Amino acid sequence: MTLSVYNTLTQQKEIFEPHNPENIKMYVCGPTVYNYIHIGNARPAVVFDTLFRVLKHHFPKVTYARNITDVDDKINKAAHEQGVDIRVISDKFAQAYRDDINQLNVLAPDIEPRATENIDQMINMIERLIEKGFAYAAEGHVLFNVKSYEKYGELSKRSLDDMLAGARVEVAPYKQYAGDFVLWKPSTDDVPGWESPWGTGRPGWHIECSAMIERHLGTTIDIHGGGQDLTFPHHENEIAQSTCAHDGETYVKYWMHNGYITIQNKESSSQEKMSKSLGNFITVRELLENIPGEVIRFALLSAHYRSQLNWSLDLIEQAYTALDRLYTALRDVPINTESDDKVSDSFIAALDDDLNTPKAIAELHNLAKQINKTTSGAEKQTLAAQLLKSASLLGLLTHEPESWFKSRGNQTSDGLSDEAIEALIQERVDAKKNKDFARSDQIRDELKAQGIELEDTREGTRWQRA
RNA sequence: GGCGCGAUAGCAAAAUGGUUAUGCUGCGGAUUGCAAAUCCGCCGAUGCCGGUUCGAUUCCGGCUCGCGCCUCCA
Repeated sequence: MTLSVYNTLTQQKEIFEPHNPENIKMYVCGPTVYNYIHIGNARPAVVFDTLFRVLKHHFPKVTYARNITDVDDKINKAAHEQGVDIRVISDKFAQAYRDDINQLNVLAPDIEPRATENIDQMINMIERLIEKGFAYAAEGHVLFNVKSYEKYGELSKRSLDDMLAGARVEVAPYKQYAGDFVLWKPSTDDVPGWESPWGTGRPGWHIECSAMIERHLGTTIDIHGGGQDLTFPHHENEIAQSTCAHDGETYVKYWMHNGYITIQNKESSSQEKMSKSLGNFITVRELLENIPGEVIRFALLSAHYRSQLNWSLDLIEQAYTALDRLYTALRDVPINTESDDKVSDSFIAALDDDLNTPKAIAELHNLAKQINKTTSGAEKQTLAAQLLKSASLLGLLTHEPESWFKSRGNQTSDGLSDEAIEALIQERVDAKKNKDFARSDQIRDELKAQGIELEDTREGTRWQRA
């Protein structure tokens, strides 16, 4: 097994060499919980969940932490508008997040730290940074002295001069240097605050991940993941803080960033990044009203995680069709759950190559084709077991094939009952027996009009909801 | 202005210095009472201009177009 991953830090694929092979440490930036997540937010959850599965396949122990950011001015704003405590907002949307991605077959992480439960760790870390001369307090703020860390900009490939050239950095009187970023800021009475050596205040955004990784995973972790837009400033700042607080020890061995989900702009018909600030997003919750979670997951994995993925109706339909094909191959094949089924070699090789999910999916199709082709029942079973086991690494093919086709991934249906359908099918079987093809076809057409498709096989007639 | 990413057939999307991606769609065939599903076959591709090479979609340079980051953002 040779797993390699693309490291944003070195801008190339590298062979994955764990810090400690006995316990792989992975951390992914989770959501700020002030709203329902959109499909773009779901991509890192699904992508790194897939990586989590692959790592678990290869290593005896993987510790995966994915945080919940529950200290944020957007949460404060929502809480203020609704006249409730921030905890009401953050609890609600943290749970909504879990529910949504659970439907996308995303496994729970081992640790789900929350910012509010780690304030003391953050304060402690900030104090150490001040002691070591990397941060300074001013007017109730604490700022990180960017110039004190010579490698600042290493991750995002930019120099301090370049960054300030954009002149979009917030200039403030308490800053020694315009590029310095906030570790701690003061809170007024109408905003949540915690006691600190610098007065009542709240943490800046970046410190939480550094502090939570330090507490839950240790000084050096293997993989840190997130969306591409976190590379700068978030992850760049994390590196600066953690490296300085730990006297230069490596913070993260492999930085991994997923590409954006884009969506067609209705007016310009060009593709643009889906984001909350642009307001062009589709929530996972909306999608789940009509589409099985597994279809959404398949769509997200149908492109390589680092490339941009344009969300469209066509994409969803293609994902649906592809899953139908895979489930069709499994239909009527008795599954031997006791077999020591193996993941296909070419399949795992694809995933080991920087999580090449499109290629891995192509391998699933190859397995399906072999299942369809072979006339040997035993071989069918072996291949089907292989297909299932392989797909499980992608978090796919989790339904029973029959229920997949009949209940459509547990989508509620308000049409004909299963019993009514079966009765009509029986009537059609009788008509066919009497060579009454007119009646037989009429029944098929009527069912089709109600979204029920029939299929005559040697073993009898089977059906599915369209 | 600075920095980065991308451009593959009708669509989506991999890979590769010379040999089938894969799925969907289209066309033909097998199968079917007719369909559906399945199988077989076919059509069809590497943005533009140079360079390196026996040979480039693949490596290098330039160009064009698209996207993104530099500010909250997955």
